[in-house]
Amino acid sequence: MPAMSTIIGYKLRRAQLHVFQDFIGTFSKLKLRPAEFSVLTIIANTPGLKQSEIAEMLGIKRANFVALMDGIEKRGLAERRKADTDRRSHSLHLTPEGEKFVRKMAAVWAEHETRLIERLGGARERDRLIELLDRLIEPAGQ
Amino acid sequence: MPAMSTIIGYKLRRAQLHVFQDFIGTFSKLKLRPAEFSVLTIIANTPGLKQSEIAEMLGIKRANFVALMDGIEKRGLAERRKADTDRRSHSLHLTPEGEKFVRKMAAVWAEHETRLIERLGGARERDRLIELLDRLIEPAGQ
DNA sequence: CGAAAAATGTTTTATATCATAACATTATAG
DNA sequence: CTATAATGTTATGATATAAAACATTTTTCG
Repeated sequence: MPAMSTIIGYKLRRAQLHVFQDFIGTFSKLKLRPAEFSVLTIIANTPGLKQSEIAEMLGIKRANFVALMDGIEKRGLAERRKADTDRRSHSLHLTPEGEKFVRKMAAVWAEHETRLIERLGGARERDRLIELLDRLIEPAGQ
Repeated sequence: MPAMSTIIGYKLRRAQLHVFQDFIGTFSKLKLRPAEFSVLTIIANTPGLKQSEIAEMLGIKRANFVALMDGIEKRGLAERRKADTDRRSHSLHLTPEGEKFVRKMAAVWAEHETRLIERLGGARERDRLIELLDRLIEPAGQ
């Protein structure tokens, strides 16, 4: 049998758990979990998307997205707006408070990401890692 | 805000989920989950280790390891033996049937891993990926 | 030696994550 | 206009993970 240390899936899982632990620790001051971070990031970058669209982008079942978005909305960071073109759907937008929060979030994220890049040995290695991971995800590299 | 596609932790998570989906699909014929695969691999490579030692290697809480090992033992693939040097602990060993199973497992795993290596672009890229992931896990690169 | 502390495996419990089914409302197709 | 599909939601079950408490056994050390 191959050694565990050479198995791609195993190494990926361990690295992902380790990085998420760093993330969770770094973001404990903002009480923000990775899923919430990713939702806020997408809303900040592309406001107005439908709930289902964001859920699908992130690989989250729309049923499970509801509670996630409830929490974000209850904290006053983002809001659902009824789209008048399609009154079934909710388009998602940051609140003014959410805009402020996202700026803080970006600073905390930079702290976290910089630490990871240092571990990797530089931005060049980061780019190489992203490229290799994209090849694994392929073909839908979003 | 940075695009999600450039965020290390996010890309890592997506790649890991994708690879695990491939793993689960490939191993459905053996009805084997990733955690069971890793336990059997370690027992095959280093028989006689204590339950706690294997659990810790894999980052599994020893409380959660119990049910995992129960399942493996009930399938007749491995067994707990009371160590006479320390009668608290159980040392883990494959059964003869487990030895046969592990050989089948290795063949199925090669099929899965080969597909991943092709996606990456070759063994060289695989090695590079493992190296980068190790840097993230650091310093305990097991 | 003998008592306190630690290690090992186990059970129980709580929490978080993820998938599935069913439903009401609204939009679209034919 | 009716049948079908899409959207958000609720409810439920399965799985993964973490923590606490316990019995048994070993180790520590006064």
